Amino acid sequence: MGEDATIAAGRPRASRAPDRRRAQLIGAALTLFESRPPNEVSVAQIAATAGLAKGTFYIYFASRDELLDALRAEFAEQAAQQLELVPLPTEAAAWPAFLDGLVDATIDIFLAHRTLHELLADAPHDHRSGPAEMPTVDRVVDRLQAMLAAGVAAGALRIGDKIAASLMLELLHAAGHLASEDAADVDRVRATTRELVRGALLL
Amino acid sequence: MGEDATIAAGRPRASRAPDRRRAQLIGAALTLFESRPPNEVSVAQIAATAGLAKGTFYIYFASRDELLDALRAEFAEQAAQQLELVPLPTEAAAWPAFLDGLVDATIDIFLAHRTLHELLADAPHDHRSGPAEMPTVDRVVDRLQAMLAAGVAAGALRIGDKIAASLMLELLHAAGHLASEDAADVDRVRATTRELVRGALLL
Amino acid sequence: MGEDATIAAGRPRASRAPDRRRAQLIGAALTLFESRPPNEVSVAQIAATAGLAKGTFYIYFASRDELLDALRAEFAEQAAQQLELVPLPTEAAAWPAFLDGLVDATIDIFLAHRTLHELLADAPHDHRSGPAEMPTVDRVVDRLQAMLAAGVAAGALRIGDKIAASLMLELLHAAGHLASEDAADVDRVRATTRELVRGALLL
Amino acid sequence: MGEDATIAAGRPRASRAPDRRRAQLIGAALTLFESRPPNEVSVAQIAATAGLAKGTFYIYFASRDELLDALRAEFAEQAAQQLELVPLPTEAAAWPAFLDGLVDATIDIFLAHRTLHELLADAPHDHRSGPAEMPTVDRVVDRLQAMLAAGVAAGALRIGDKIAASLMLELLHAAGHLASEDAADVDRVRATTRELVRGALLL
DNA sequence: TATGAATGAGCATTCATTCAT
DNA sequence: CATGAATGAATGCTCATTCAT
Repeated sequence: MGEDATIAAGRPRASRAPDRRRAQLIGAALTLFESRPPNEVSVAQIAATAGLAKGTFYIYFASRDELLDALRAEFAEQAAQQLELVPLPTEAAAWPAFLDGLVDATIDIFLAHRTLHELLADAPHDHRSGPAEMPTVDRVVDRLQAMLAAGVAAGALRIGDKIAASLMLELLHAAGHLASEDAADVDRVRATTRELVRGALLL
Repeated sequence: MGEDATIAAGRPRASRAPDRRRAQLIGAALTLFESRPPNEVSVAQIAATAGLAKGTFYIYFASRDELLDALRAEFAEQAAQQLELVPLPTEAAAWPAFLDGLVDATIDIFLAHRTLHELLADAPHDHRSGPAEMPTVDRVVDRLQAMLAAGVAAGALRIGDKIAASLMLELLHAAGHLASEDAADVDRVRATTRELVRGALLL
Repeated sequence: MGEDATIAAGRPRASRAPDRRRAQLIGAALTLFESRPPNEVSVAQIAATAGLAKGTFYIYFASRDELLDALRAEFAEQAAQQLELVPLPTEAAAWPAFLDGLVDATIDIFLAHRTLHELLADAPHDHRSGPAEMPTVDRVVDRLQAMLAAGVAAGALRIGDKIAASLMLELLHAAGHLASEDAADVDRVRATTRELVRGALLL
Repeated sequence: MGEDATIAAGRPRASRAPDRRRAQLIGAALTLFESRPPNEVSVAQIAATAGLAKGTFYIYFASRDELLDALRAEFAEQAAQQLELVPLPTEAAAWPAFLDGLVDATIDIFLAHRTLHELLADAPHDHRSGPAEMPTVDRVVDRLQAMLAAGVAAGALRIGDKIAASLMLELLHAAGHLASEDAADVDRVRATTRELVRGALLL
């Protein structure tokens, strides 16, 4: 339809701000995800929160899902990079400290991106995912597993398979969640997580 | 005043039929959630699956959300009971086996209710929770913490605070998730989880 | 989405009028098609014209297209029946009068369903039509062709293939269109069409 | 008053570029209409195909509808010219061949502009036509009627009024449609149409 | 109590049109 | 003149919820 739309249409309100728009929309989405799960946030709300018209959203994202994917990708990217930053120990004695660093780094990024990480869990819902994807969480899991495997090879850790990496990541995810819930207890969360992770992995 | 006699005699309960209906609807929802995420299941589908009319749903649940809450409550209830079933060790040497039992029990219930446990994570999104709630996850966390605390008191475990309980539960949650993803590897998931949990908690 | 719709929702306004609804909607569509082409008529308009809510439309039709199809099918059905009514001549001398009868019958039905027949031309737009369909126009064309073929066999008509039937139908379609445009000239249109058809087909 | 001299000298025409742009856009639209119906072609696509920006479209056409009107006008113009090209017979014996030429010419133009002629039928839907319009089909009908009238005057044709011209044009339109549907049968369509037209019109 | 037709707000998405640059 | 980012009305469709029966 739309043939009827001869009526009168939109005048551009704000004009110059080239690709800041995408960031604006991502920011708006992030803000909204703070207070409700992603699937309860509508494109209209995102656009409105960004101070843009609904149609504008579709200039920068082909669909609502694309925004979600972008968010996931960005988070995974940052998480993976954060992990990369923690230097692998060169001697066995350094592994405990390394694990602590890992815990801290992960909690930090979860803290920094609070709501963003909820998305991580939302995507790979078994449902209809094409096989050759693994774009988001898996990247991080793989990175973490590589680290654990190195620890096993170095004779410092007990387990280094993908399952363990997955579970550890989930543990760290939960720690981040906890830490962001009561800001007061961040240090206790951090300490407890360190202790659990050390115990779980160190030989 | 002589009327009071009735009280001791046995309060007349509302006919059990209503409860049966609720159970029917909850069962239908459970069945449907097996194959798709909650937000893709409509009231119409639930009612139809239960062999009832759409309108009937609203006699037994004030809203779709109430059904979801009921589901969460039921799941938490079952999980808590399942945990209860694992007998607390009476001597220190029995703790490792107890932890294994805990892991198995938790994976089992997550496996049995596959998608249902996703609900657990969905609700308590910090969001808009009135203060007097904590009906679901927290019940389970509390139960688990009590167990861990007993282990600490018995000189068998290293940590027994609420944070640790929370993190352990999340780890087990993740294990259940993993196990339900590739049914093939259930045993490996189980073994890995046992090992991680033992390491994390045993003194 | 739709999860948010906890807000408050529709109370049924009119309730009993069982399958009159479908007719109501078809009638509304017909009315609207009187003044604009089908692809400029929205579901909202149809529902509103029928005095029903938008959602109600979808109880009776799975989609906007289904309504259009129903309309086409109904028209084709009626047209085919109308054609059936004109008795095939038993002797050669009766063919001229038969052709006149055909012209009249066709103009009559086009007149009776004025806007409805516009739909006939809209559907088989080459575009993406599955091969095993032929539900609408073709039924009528086939019927007409059978008649013409009988005339050829009887030694009364010159042509009786499908192409001729198609072209003749289109001619009659146009005649109906013309007749409905200026009601004044219906008789002249009728006379001219008779003459052209006689000339075109009679041996 | 001496200023008038400029007039005879040659009126300054606006630069031809504007017309070139219009032609560019019309050409683009034509190209796109080849593969899909007009209401599925967007202004954006037309502009892009023309190698212009969307906004530029509105410099040369006040609206999407205006482009459609221009297309209709152009098509009518070409059809009328095409008709003009077929020379009127000077002697009675030449009329049959003339009619054949007419059929061929019309099928040819419909073939050449395939989907474009659908537009002809779309606009003059009775609807909301201001009185002083008749820009498109009617021009062609008028031209055709003049020819038929000449045939009648020459004692070669039976009918030559506007109704007959209208119906004949519709017949030819249908023939063009048929011919463009299965390219294989173009010759059969052509032959059948010739035969029908001869029969319908020749004395 | 049970039903299911009716409702209408809501949703994702498209697109003709405008206007600051 | 040309551009294309921005607009927002409109569209087809879904679904939680209500209520007359």
